[in-house]
Amino acid sequence: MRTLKYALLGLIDREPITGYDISKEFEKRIMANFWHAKHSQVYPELKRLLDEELISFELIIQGEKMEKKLYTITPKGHAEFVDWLLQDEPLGVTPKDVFRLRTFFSDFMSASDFERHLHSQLGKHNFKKDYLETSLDKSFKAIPKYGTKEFGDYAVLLGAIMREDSYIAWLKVCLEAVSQRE
Amino acid sequence: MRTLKYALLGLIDREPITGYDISKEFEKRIMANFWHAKHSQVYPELKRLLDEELISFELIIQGEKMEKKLYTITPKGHAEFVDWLLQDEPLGVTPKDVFRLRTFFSDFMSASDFERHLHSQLGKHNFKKDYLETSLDKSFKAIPKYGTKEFGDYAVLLGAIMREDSYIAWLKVCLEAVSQRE
DNA sequence: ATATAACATGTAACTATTGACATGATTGAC
DNA sequence: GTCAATCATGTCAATAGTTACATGTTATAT
Repeated sequence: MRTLKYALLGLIDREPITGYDISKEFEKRIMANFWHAKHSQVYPELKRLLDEELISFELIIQGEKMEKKLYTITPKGHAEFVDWLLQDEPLGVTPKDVFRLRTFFSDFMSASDFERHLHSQLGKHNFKKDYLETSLDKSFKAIPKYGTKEFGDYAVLLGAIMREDSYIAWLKVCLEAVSQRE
Repeated sequence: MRTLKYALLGLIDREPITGYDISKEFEKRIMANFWHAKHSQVYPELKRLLDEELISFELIIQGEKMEKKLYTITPKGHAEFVDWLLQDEPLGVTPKDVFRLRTFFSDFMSASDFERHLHSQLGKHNFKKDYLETSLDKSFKAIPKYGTKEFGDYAVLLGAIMREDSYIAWLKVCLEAVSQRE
């Protein structure tokens, strides 16, 4: 499937970038809302893409002697990326969710333990949602035009907020249902 | 982390079950809404749990000679499971989503290609949502009481429907935004 | 009767991902 | 000046997960 390959190709196609910045993108920046990979997976994959001649790099010297590699996509890499991008894939597997797993087994805990779990989750998802909303408000005064990088950023950020909203709504319904017990 | 371990322990704790039925649960039954594992992962993990004395099995003969193993949890297994269940874990990593990845890179495709992608996704998620709603209506006339297996089934099924609703809403917002281009 | 789908259990090779180890440079604060 | 945080790049061992291989049984429909 090699999805990481295409995630890297796409990022590099957006603009030349270092392995370090790619890792940051997965860790805390906008891509973290739908993909992730540790640097220990990113660096070997970059090496592989280099072998396949889908990317190339330029050595940059930062300060006195610190080296960094600025990766750029090759025409071959761009072609493969766009080819992948246009493919229509079947619905992927439903994402794994440990909290839903615990909820499924909630009959093995007391109602008050489950309520504690629900409140804890609610706090975490509310925090995340607030963070995402702040990011959106800070970055976008209006809906960006289709065809720009900003449109992609906006669309996935909005999607992440809606996902949090939905999760929060579900947690509240669960709390309501637990409190309604006889 | 060994989450599969606890997913198996919980299922077996609900009621004695075979490896085959566990796999079905992950493939198409209610657990498929928040966890999955192929049978090639389930059987070795069952063997491991057996080694750890967290589960035991009884050989059942089906028909003439077909053998199946009905797994039961041990007191040690139950204790470990409940211990895990009560733990409060930090928010897990954001789930990976290939379609959001494509959306992030939508500036590399024409508006009509992206619209085609959106309509395709919309169809798939609508289909899944309808299937889930039918399951919910068929299985539950009222909200099950907290403390029953049925409550767990109901809660995660409802969560899956809300997740689809939210995804569908996001896709529609994206379609709207693309159509608003100058 | 017989074909097909579903039942039932496993292993092996490979790919994906994580966590720990490993090293060194640069920037900014005090 | 020196400490801490961050920049920057890698490897290695272990775990998690997928795909393909492998085998045999039983129920159901025609």
